[in-house]
Amino acid sequence: MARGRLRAWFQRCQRELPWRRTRDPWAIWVSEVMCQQTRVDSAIPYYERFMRLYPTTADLAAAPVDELLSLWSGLGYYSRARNLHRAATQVMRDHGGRIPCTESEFRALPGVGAYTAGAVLSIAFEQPVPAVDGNVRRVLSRLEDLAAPTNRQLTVIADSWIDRRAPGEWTQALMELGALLCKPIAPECDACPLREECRARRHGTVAERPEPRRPPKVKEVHLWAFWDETAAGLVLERRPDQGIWGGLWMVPLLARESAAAPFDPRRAAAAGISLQCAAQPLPAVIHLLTHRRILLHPLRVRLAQPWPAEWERVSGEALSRRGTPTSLARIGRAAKAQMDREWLAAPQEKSVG
DNA sequence: AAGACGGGGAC
DNA sequence: GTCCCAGTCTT
Repeated sequence: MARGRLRAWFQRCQRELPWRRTRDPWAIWVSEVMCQQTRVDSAIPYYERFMRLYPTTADLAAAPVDELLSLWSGLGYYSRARNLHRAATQVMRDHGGRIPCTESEFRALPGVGAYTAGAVLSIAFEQPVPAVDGNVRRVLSRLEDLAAPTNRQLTVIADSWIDRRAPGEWTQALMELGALLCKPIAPECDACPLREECRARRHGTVAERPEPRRPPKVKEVHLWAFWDETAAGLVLERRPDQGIWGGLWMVPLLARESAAAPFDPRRAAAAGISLQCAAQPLPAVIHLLTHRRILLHPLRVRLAQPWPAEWERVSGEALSRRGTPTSLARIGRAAKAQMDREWLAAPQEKSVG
């Protein structure tokens, strides 16, 4: 009964999304990975470019991971891209290019967790596997009036609710309800197809369900960022796969003890960083993450050879084909602003030669 | 169970 | 400023 009302509402009110025009498991999979912890509206332009460049699993498996990271640049959570690339190669190598349609095999691929497995299995393969994302968590918490349900509880509830005749539509309907009506703030209960069976609504606790997670403690981190730009390009370092901005190209970074700690050339040298000329400081760029407040302290420098192997001077045109974090562009703007100020202060020194 | 991992949009 | 988004992996 309630299932029928939710499905009818979904068929009437669902958004038009690029991945709703296909049942191709590859396309569904890509959309699910891109939407992890990411607003749908932010993911859409990335998805469109991705599917033009990599229309099949084989296309991604054959592509250099650097090309993928360039496409992913700005979307965040870059391990998603690296895992998807690894997963695509595994599908080609271990599954003959066919995306596995069993939960255990699909779930074993890197980057595929309980949610993504449930979503792809139900939407692309019409299998009755529950998918609990942030939307479903909120919808079910309110329906059952649960304050702090565990993922396990929610999965059991979601599993018992699955419409076995149309698992794909059911998964999407539940998520769409959370996205469009059963929102965290100002839910539109009057328009909800499940308003009659919603326990939180009956108890007047909708606004408190589920309880918000306590925010993580935000640690402050200070980093020196070495900006060495010449006519030949900008010196970049490929970041290790583990850690922030893994696999992306970034100016060389070095931990700074505090906001006021002076630059210590000997400690920098111990990390493989030595300067040809004195460093000019630029205003700090603040980069906020969920659990970090990163203060990037740029220094305009000329780095002395020899460099570590993972450094490279990259010219402007090649730079656009590298995966880079958004913070790189922000440091770049700070550097350019300072150079403009210098030019205004002493234009005669910068006369074109 | 908790922390690491991006970035941005809505308020 | 705050919250949190179609989560996953590691410890």
